[in-house]
Amino acid sequence: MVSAPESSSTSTATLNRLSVYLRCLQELLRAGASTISSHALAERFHLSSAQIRKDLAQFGEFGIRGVGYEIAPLAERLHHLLGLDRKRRLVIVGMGQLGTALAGYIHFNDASFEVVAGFDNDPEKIGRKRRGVPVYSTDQLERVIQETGAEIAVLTVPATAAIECQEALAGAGVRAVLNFAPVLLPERGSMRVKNVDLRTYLEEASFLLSAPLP
Amino acid sequence: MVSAPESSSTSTATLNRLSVYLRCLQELLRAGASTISSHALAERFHLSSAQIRKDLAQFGEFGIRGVGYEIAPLAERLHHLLGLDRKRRLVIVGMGQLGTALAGYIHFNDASFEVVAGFDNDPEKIGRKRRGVPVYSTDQLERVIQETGAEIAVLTVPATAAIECQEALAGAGVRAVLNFAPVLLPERGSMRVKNVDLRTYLEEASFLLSAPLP
DNA sequence: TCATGTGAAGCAGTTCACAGCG
DNA sequence: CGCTGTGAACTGCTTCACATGA
Repeated sequence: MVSAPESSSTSTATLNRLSVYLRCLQELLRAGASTISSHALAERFHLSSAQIRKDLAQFGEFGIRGVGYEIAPLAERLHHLLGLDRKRRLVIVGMGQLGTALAGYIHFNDASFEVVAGFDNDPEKIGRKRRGVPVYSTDQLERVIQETGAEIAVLTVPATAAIECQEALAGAGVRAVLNFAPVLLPERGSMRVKNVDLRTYLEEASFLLSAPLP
Repeated sequence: MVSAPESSSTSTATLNRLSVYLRCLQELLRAGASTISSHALAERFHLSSAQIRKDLAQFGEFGIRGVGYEIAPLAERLHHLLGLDRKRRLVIVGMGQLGTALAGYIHFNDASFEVVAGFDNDPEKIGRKRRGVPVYSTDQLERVIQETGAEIAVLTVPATAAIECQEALAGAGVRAVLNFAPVLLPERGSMRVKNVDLRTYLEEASFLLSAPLP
C-alpha cells in the first residue's frame, strides 16, 4: 500500500473517463449501493475492466481484493481530484444563440460551475441580463474577468473573431478555454484549449455515412 | 502514381483534421491562392508537416514535388471524400434551449446539412416551428425520420432519456448520432456515436486548473 | 475464491529522416 | 534544389495475463 502518487501526468482520455465514472458512482450511491467491481463498471461503459483498474490505480490503491471498490470514498476522491469541491467561475464570450443556451445549460446542470459574465458586441445585449447572466461589452473583457476571478472561458463567437478573443482571454489570465468556434485554436503558454467543433463532428458523420457499412 | 486506394480505414483523428484542412483550403481559395505546401499548412495548425502529408497521401498522390499541393483540386477531393457534395438531412431530439440553439447554428453555418425536424415531449412546442424547424412529438420519431429520410440525429435530451432515444433512433434507421446528453452512449450495430459531453469538458478544465502549471 | 494491481505485450497514431521526383 | 511520399523508429494508450492479497 502506497500513499497516493497523485501527480506525474494523467492523460486527457483517462481524465474524461474519470469524469464519467464519477457520475456513475454518484448515481449508484443514490441508488444505495456501497461497493462495485471494475467488471461491473466496465459493463456499463463498454470498456475493459483492466482499463478501469488502471485508471483508478493511478491515485493509490482504492480497491479491496476479492470485493471491488467502495463507492463513497472513491466518489469523494474523484470529486476532489477533478477539483470539483471548489466552485469554478466561468465567462461566456459571444452571447448569441449558442452562448446563451450554454449559459443556461451550465447553470442548470452543474453545481461546480458558475457563469459570472457574458460578453458580446451587440449594443442591444450589453448592460442587460440574459438567462441571469450580466452581459458586458467585449471591451470590458479583461476588467470583468479580473474582477470576477473567472478561470474558464467558453468561446461562442464567429470563426473570424476567435483568435483575437483568445488573445484577450490569455491577457486576462484565463487558463482554460472551451472553443465552439469552427477554428482550431492552439494551446498558448499555460492556456489549455478544448476545441469543440460541431462542424467537424457533422462532417465526420457525413463521411461515415458515405463509407460502406462496417 | 497509383489511383486512389480510398478505402481501408481512416482514423477519426485523421478525419477531423481533413475537415479542418478543407475549411482552410476554401479560405485560401477565396484569398486567391493556388498552391500550398505541407509546411505552410502545418504552421497554421501547429501540426507537423509529415502529419499533413500522411493524412493527404492516403487518398492518392496529390502533391507536386518541389511545389506543394494545388488547392482547388485538393479541396474538391476532400469535399467529396467527406461526403459533403450530398446534402445530409438531420433531426434534433430535444428542442430545449440547447437543441433549439443548435438547430439555428447548424442551419446558419453549414450548407451541407439540413435540419428537417425537431422532437420534444412538451405539448407547448409540438406542432409549432422553432427556428424554422417543425417540432413533433417524440412518439412520431420513427415515422417522421422515415418520411424525411434523415440520416443524422443530434441528441439534446436529459441524461435519463438518452438511452431510450438512442434505441428509437436506431430503430428508425439513423446511423450517426451527436450526443450532447451527459451519458456515454455506446456504438450499437451500424450506428456511430459521437459523445459531446460538456460536463466532462468542464471537469477536465477544472482538473487542469487544480493541477500545477505545466 | 475472487477481484485488484501491474509488468509485459500489443496496437495506433505521430514523428523522423531520407529516397525520389518535379 | 525543394517538397512530397513513405518505411522505420518512437511514443503513448490499451489489453492481456498473472501474482498478490483480502
